[in-house]
Amino acid sequence: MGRRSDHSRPELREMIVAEGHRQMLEVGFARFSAREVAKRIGYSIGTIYNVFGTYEGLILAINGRTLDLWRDYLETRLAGEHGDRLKRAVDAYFEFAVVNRHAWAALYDFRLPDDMEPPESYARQVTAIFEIVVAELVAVLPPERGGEAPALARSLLATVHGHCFFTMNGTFRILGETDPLAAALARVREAVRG
Amino acid sequence: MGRRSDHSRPELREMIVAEGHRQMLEVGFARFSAREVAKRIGYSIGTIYNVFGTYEGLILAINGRTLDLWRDYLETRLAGEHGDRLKRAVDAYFEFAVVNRHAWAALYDFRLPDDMEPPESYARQVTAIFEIVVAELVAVLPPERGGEAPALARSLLATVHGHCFFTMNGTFRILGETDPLAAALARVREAVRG
DNA sequence: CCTAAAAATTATCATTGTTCAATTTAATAA
DNA sequence: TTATTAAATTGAACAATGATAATTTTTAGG
Repeated sequence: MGRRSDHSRPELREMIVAEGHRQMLEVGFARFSAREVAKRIGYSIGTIYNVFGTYEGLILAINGRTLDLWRDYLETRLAGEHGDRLKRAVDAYFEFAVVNRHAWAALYDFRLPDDMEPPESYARQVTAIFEIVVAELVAVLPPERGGEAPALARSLLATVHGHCFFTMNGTFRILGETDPLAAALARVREAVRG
Repeated sequence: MGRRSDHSRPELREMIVAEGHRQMLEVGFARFSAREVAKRIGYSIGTIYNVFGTYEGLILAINGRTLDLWRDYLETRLAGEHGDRLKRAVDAYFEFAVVNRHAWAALYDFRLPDDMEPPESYARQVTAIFEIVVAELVAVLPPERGGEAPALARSLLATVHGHCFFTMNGTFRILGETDPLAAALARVREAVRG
């Protein structure tokens, strides 16, 4: 007798997420297949469901992996930069999306059912990226405006995301935008200037 | 003998797009089914493919309908407003997304295959919304900055979209943002101020 | 009425997410 | 070692989907 959803098999879980993430990178959310993941790691489809319970659970785990890699990428690119850190941060945001097109897109292609909430672990992964931005803003804002940092970080994340999204999904090509990075950075600069 | 893709049946085409759009509003892109659309208008699945050729063609037509309605909504909400038109425009952007959750989300959930380009009709529908923003910016910018309007419109569309998207997909809830509209408007004001 | 073109259907195929009883493997106790 | 129990894994079965194209039905002109 097996179980419906068993979270206590770290090695197998890791195998599935790793292969799932690989496939997400390759084919994207629309063509992603849980069966194919199972086949590639030499397990059967049932095992995926034993471990993750639902399809949504599997996708959330894979997207969580993408978020972790994104945070790592941002941290690495910021480490040792003592000049224009905000520019470096915006660059890194875009770079990750370009290099990991499909996996990055899957973060937004996948939507939980309206009634379901993301698990706390996922919320923490999103927050980790947010905190990086907060720290950068605190470092660059005058001390008396430090309290604005969290709200500003939320807004600037959304701003940069919008520019990145329109770059990746073709909207900017339709509209003739040729330097979205510069545009995003201009908005960031204005907001920091206040 | 029927044809693979026949674009010369306006009434039937209209029926399919109308019902397809209705279903998109109700169940969203993830649960959308071409078969279900056919069933509801009393046709068989094959007819859908006779008319639209591919699944992508059908979705593009439905999303095009959503864009048309969005443009109409923006125009209606701006008509007769002589006070704070920029605020009204941002409000209307959000309102449409909230009231048409699923159809609005489908605009971004659906991605054309990497090699395929959107038809010119779709590009025109996107551009129509863009032009509304350009006109508003021209009206509010000092004459000597009028040339900035198109670039600024692209960037502010992306900015407002980012805030709207994070509102709709739950990111802002995770990050504790309680007034995304105000945040978006603040970014718009800064950019117009220059 | 007959015929040819247009319109619409239908059977068929490969895949997918999902479930769960049955089976295999591993661990534990006697 | 052997028997017993629990864990792990399987894979057949289901309903639904996008997709195709040969077949059937409808329409319209002579």
